[in-house]
Amino acid sequence: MSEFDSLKLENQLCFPLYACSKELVKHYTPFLNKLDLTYTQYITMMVMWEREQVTVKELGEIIYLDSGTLTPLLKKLENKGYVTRERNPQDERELLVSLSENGRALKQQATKVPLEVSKCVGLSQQEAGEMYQLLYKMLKGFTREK
Amino acid sequence: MSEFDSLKLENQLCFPLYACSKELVKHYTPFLNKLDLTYTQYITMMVMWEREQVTVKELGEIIYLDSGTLTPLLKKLENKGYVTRERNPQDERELLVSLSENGRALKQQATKVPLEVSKCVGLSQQEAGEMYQLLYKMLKGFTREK
DNA sequence: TACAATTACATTGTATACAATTTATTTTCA
DNA sequence: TGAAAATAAATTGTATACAATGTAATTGTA
Repeated sequence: MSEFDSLKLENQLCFPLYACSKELVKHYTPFLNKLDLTYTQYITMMVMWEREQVTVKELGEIIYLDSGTLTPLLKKLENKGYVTRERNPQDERELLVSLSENGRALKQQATKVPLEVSKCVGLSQQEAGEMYQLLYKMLKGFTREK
Repeated sequence: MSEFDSLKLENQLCFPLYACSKELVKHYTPFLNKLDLTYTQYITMMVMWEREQVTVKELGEIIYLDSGTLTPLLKKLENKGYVTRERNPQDERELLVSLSENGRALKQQATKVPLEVSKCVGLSQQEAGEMYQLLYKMLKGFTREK
């Protein structure tokens, strides 16, 4: 056991997490292409399908992204006609993002995506459940710090 | 149980994986700043510390990145003096990336990074081990397809 | 109630990611 | 052996990410 063993790629949790995330996103791409969505746009739309209307701040807290990423992304979703953007008259600092009719219609087409992708994941239901628990435990640990 | 439940953010493995990966990388940043490395440059250097010399193709297979990402990244590492880049005389198509003296010296300073970051991860040793196993099982499932 | 502090979003600059294409080199095989 | 196929990097174009900064609106408070 050398003092450098901790520096081996295979001994760090961060690397498989990083690689796994990227590879899984790649498996979404062919399905999302049909919906004219990128992966980040897709998780944004998932929030919109649940919430109908959110501020940029709320959205960012839910999907862990800041305005630097969200502002241009939401403009693209607006151009595609999936959401609308307008200032909150009660507080002009806030931008209200709302699901449009086209955006709502997109939900129908998206329902099969998670199932299709899950076929590519070589984990059993139980293993996927375990992973899920561990990931959320880790995520909660991060947010607690701030 | 609606037909749309699969589309909820909380029901998809991909989202916590994506979010967790990003948040964990963020926790590396302050430590890596001291080494003048970004996260991707850091995992590249981890490969170099293990292998001393690799081709771009080998490197890409190890860390799941293509030449479109690696070419500019390796040029930056070369500018910092951590690696050298030269064509393989036996096969001029290949680019040999080699660890420089400065790059080797950097390894000393990097040894404490994994331990520091692991303190921020709210998982027990055992949980981290379980997550590790599941992530690599998933990763292997991906590569098998191709 | 002015005005400093805070908040929310937008902008800027740097660094990935990756699909698609191009270029240069090497291999294959008709 | 010589052109076609394959291979390895580099390049191009698009889309994130995020730190740092800027701007406008709102809040808190002396």
